[in-house]
Amino acid sequence: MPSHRLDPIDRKILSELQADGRMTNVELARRVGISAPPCLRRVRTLEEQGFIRGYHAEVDPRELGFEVQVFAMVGLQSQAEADLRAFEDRCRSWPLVRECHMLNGEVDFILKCVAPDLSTFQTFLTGELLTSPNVGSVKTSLVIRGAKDEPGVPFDILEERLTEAG
Amino acid sequence: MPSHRLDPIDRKILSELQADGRMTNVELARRVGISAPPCLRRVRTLEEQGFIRGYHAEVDPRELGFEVQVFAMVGLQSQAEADLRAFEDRCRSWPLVRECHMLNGEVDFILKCVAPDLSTFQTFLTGELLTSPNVGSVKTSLVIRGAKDEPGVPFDILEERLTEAG
DNA sequence: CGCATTATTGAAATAATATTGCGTATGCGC
DNA sequence: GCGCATACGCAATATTATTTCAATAATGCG
Repeated sequence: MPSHRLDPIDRKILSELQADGRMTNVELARRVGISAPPCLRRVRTLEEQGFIRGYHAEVDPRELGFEVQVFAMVGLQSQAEADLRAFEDRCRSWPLVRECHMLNGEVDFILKCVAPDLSTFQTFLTGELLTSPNVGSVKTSLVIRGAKDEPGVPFDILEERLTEAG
Repeated sequence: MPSHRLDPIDRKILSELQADGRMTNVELARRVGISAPPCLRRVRTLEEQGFIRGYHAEVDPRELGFEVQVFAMVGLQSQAEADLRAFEDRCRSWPLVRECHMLNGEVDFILKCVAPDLSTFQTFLTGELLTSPNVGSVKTSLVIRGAKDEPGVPFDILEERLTEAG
């Protein structure tokens, strides 16, 4: 059990599972260069320690009938902590809102939304988001096309930095 | 093999695997109410037909030393198709850039970036992004805190619409 | 250093799961 | 109703996950 600092094998495991989360443990063990039992133990430990939060199938939104993706920049009227929390809670309750991040600068939040079509999004926008208490300004931008959509973090960067540092 | 339209069982499969991509096929079969063999056949078909693009472990960026997340709004000088493509290609080559979406409106692209620390991001920003050909304006916003980060699409919405329609 | 302690490993055995083969049911066009 | 197509589930087999355990490598301490 790596007490808190990960060794190269752990990082390789995370990197491989980020790229293919359904790889068999046998294959994973082969790739990271150890046998299956310790490999599985490492994966379990990484899960327990929170390095791995979960596993997800990546589905194709278009194929499933979600044609529309929108980024919404939201400014609130009050930035008091309680009001921020209230808005975040509301975002969590909206299925169309997949991501909600609090930002610095003029815009308070950025929301990534997914909807079957434009009218569904418009209904949500005018009926829910804009009429929500404390919401000041909302600027929306439709995604014309996606150019890159990589999950998680760049492990290659991590390796670079660690080899430099020793 | 559902020729192209998914039945309720397929949608349930996708929904379950989106929520837990490492569920065993036996458990998945139990949840969707069929036996293991046809369940596995459906999963394979969904993969082949592109409804499932892949599986990924969700890792914790903070725990792995990626403390900084930034959204960058990029405006280009030329929006000619070749220039757009060139910029997208460049984004794909930058590990720090995890997502790149082309938008309508005044901003041409939104980029989601992840970095170990602010200085790493600044180095990327000034040394790569800002000095990139055809890049006009870049406005960056640091993520203060994440409030919601759900993967994929809201299947509950899908079910609602389909039951309404019949 | 050298020994004791602790962690981690891998081979082997077992349990569970994935996968294949096949016979059967169900629906649909004729 | 008949035959084709599709999808199902049972049973058998192959593969994988998981546990057990002895051996090895790392760690700390006298």
